[in-house]
Order: sequence, then C-alpha cells, then structure tokens
Amino acid sequence: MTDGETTPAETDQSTGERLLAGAAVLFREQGYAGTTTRQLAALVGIQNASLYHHVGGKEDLLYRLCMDTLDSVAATFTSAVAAGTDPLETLGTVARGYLDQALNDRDRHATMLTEIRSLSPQRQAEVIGRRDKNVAIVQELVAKAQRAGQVRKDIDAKYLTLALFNLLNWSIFWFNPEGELDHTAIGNLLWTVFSDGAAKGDSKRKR
Amino acid sequence: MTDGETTPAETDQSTGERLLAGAAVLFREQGYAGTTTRQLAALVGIQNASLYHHVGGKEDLLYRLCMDTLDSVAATFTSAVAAGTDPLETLGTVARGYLDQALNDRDRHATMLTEIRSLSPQRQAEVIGRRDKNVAIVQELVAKAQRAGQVRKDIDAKYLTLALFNLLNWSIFWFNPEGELDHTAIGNLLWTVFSDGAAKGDSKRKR
DNA sequence: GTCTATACACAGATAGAC
DNA sequence: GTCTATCTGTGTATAGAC
Repeated sequence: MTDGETTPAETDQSTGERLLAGAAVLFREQGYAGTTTRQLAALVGIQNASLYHHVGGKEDLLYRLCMDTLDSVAATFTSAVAAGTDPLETLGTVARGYLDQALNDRDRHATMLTEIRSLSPQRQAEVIGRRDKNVAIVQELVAKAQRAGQVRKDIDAKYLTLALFNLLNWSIFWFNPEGELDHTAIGNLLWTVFSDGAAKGDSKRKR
Repeated sequence: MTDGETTPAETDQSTGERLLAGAAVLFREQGYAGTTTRQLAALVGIQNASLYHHVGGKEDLLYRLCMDTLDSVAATFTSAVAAGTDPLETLGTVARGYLDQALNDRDRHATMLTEIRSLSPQRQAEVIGRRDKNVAIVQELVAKAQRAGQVRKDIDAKYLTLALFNLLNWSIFWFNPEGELDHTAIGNLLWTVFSDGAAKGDSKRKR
C-alpha cells in the first residue's frame, strides 16, 4: 500500500489517475470533442500546461480510458468463464458482472462505447479489436449453452449475443444511482428478460 | 409535386433539407462538437457563410434533427396504437416499426440518441420531454398487455419498456446494411428475444 | 442565395522559468 | 511537477458585394 493504489476514493490518487477519472466524467458529459483540456485541468486543479507533463495529449486520455475499461471487462469475463461449469449459469454471471461493472463506472464505459470514433484510425482499430475479443468470449459462451440445449438454436449465437449486449449496454445511459433499483436488481431484471422473455404464457411459444 | 417534397433521394432537395441530412451524417460520424460548419457546407457544396442563410446556427441543425426524428417516431407509435386491437400484437408492431424507422434513418436516430447533451439546457429539456412522451406511449401499451394477461407482471411496465428500448436502440450502432440480416429480420429476432426469451425449455421458468 | 473577406474567441500544445 | 506566457491553427459567425 505504498503507492499506485487503485482506490475508488478521489483522494490520494496520482495526478495521472485523477486526470483519467476527470476525463471520463467530462467526455461522458460533453463528448470528447466538446471537452477542452483547460476544463479538465481545472477539474483536477492544475493549469492546462501542467497536463502535458502527465499525458502526451488529449487523445491519449481517451485511448487509455478505452483500453483500461476493456481490460477490466476482459478480466471479469475470463474469471467468470474459468470459475463456471454450467454454460447458461455462467452466461448469467457474465451478464450481471458486466452490467455491474458498467454501472459502477458509467463515465468510463459510456465514453468507451460512444467516443471510439474520436480516436485515430490506428487506435480505433486497436480498441475495436479488443472490444471484439470480449464479445467473442460471450458469444462462445452462448454457443456452448446452445450445444448444451439450454439456449434456443433458431437464432444464431452471434445475434443472441448482440441482443444481450443491446440489453445491457443501453442501461448505462438511463441508469440513475438515486433510482429505486440498484445494479443487482437491474442485472437480475435484464437477465430475466433475456433468458425468459417478457411474455406470459405459451401463446407464441413453440417447444 | 411542385416543391418541398420529402423525397429520400439526394437530388432535388432544398438546400435546407440537404443541410439537415448532411448534418445528421456528420454528427453521427464525428459527433456534434467534432463537426465543423465548414465540413457541412463542403458536403452540401456551398461555402461556410452561405449556411447561415438557411439556418440560424449550428445548434439549430441539431435541434431540428432531434425534434423531427422524435415526431416521426410519435407518428408511427400513434398510428400503430390506433390501428391495433390486441395489446401484445400492437406492442410488437410498435417495436418493429420503431426499429425499422431507426435503421432506415440511422444518422438522424443515432444523433438524436447521443447528442442531446450538446443542446442548450432549454432545448435539451424540450427534446427530452418529447422523447419521454414517445416512451410513455409504449409503456402504456406494455401496461395494457400486462392487464390483458399477455405480459409478465412481476416486472414493472416501466422497466419492461426500458428493456425493450435497450434492445432496440443499441442495434442502430452495430447494424450493417450490407450484413446478412435486414431490418425486418432483425426486428423479428429482437422481438422474439423480448417476448419469448433466449432460454430453451422451462428450466428457470415459474408459471 | 451564394460569394469573398474577415472578426473574434478559443482550441491544443510548447518553451522555459521556478 | 507546476507555473506563466505564448504560438499557431481553426472554430462559429458576421459584413457586405454580387
């Protein structure tokens, strides 16, 4: 505990970390292009010029934000897959874990999801590649659950995976920390809709 | 057919309409703040200064884009509700219609969904109010389907509605017109997931 | 309705003292 | 590691001729 802790607290963070956290907040609120380095510096309590001692430039902040976020997600996915045995159950764990992470760090996740376009083509490709790796983990899990007879096979695993991410990703934009439902409740709710559907009865179901 | 047609074709459109369409493309690709009036003028084939003969300013474009899009959605919702009888069936029509509209006009929809934050507080509130009206129409439909015993009641209509929009909205960001699935196929697929769920069998279902 | 020319503000980034 | 001062490019928007 000497240095470089990843404490969520805003105190005793290095200036570099506070810049990243501040950038996430501003990028989410105003977009990458709409945020100025002066605003960010002011938020962290330094002058605009001092920022360049810590970061190569504005784009570096976005790049690191995206990569760090995707790495965290990858860690969650990998460990859940390693620990799980039942495919469908593991998929549920993965989905809930992803949502929890996304809602806990909405600034970084929202930025990663919407501001990739602002990166240079090279970095954009790099970030998208890493994101696709994460998606592939989930898609493989969906396919495994299909093979195990737990998930419907009339829809390709690719599209079931996209549907699942649809369901989870958009929550970041309406979730309200002061709302009636917390991360877990929303995670359970969305997972229920994904796995069991909204309809009641077997009116439209063919089994 | 004298003038002012809303033809989808890019020809014989008024400069004002072409500016709106161009703005939607650029705002989606680069974000509102990341787009310059010079780029937009160049895209339409006029000088930057000429733009101000047609529009009050850059923000006006975003504002009109958002309002127009939400009005189109409202029209779709209202007519589907008026024409439908069975609540669940109507909800399906509404969901598919919304997705079709969104995928047909991805530039405008994506801009409306992600760039509201760039509007002035007043206009932002106005746009959000109009958007919430649209959501309310769907939520009322969900509630009606619940009362009719067609939709599960253990999840509040509010959250089922949010889940449905999650499922639909995020598609705009990954849909590929050259992909294997067209609007209708994706609409059917997502509606199936929403109503029936991804799981097979009644493993986790309590009825 | 479109143009050229331009005003004015502010962006990202650097130089070099402390 | 932070500062002040500043460079340079570019943004939105206007003025006024055609």
